Amino acid sequence: MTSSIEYINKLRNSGLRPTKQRIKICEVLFNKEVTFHFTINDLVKKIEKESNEKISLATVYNTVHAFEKKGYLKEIPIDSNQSYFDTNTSDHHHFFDTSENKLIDLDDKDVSPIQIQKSIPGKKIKSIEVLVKLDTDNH
Amino acid sequence: MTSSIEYINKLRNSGLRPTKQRIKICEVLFNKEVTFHFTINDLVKKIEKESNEKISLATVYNTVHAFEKKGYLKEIPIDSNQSYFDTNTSDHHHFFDTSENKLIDLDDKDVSPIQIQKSIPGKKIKSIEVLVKLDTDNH
DNA sequence: AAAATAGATTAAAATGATTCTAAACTGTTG
DNA sequence: CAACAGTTTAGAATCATTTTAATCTATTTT
Repeated sequence: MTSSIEYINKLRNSGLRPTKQRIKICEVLFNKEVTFHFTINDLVKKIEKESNEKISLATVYNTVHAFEKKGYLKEIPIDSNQSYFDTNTSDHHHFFDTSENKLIDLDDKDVSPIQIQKSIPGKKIKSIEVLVKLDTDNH
Repeated sequence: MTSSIEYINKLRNSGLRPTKQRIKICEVLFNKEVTFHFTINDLVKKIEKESNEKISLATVYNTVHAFEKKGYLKEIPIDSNQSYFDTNTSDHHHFFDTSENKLIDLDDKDVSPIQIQKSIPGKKIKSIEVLVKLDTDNH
């Protein structure tokens, strides 16, 4: 349980004005024991359910992108028609259950260390992400 | 250099009628020494340039999806607003150059073997894909 | 080889996620 | 409190992709 004072500081320290909407978004995203994955639509629904107030889609997009830029959220590469985000910004990978379109965390310790033996001149590695696609097992 | 007879057979064997458009798409996609990555838009441009004829966007989408289902193409998971496909359907991974929005192949032999120590009940692993994001290196 | 039919192609419309716009609103600073 | 810059908003615009329904074509049947 984090108080909204902390979110206000977090926002201020990031150069973002602590508006009612942003504080609410922080509460929905970060005031949880566990991290989770979401799409923009998931998030809008959650916000409106938890606050009983409407929020503009544009605000949610803006804020999510601002948080992503600040490193408070991560976008997960999925070949899907919508963007998936993760409140867990630590170094880790994912399962993607293709039958239910659901992401599942894969702790870094559950994946053997990955070494890349090839480099591209003038480029540096920014991230290494593993996506393990799952399917229903009907042996 | 593969002759169009072979594409006709390939299409027939896959239960797809060998139409003028599909044969053309095969030529553009598979009649190359090297494999490559593309978006639907890239492909339409290529087809129209090589054949000097218009092709319907819908046909290209249909055909690419049919080929993907048959395993002649792979979609690459990228958190982008458009889908990327690969004519290289072998087991391999990718660099994604975020400054130029360009994919680069990463041979399976250039990546240390990946072992997943976690399993999800009732699910089986369909694929394991590594995406290495690159950025311009200006130390 | 013509007729029938199932499958394909097409332009255009529809959809759905995301971004943009410009007006109204709000937090911050002096 | 006034002034300003940053935010929110509804709605419009955009863009990739899918759907539609009419036309066309490859294949099968006669």
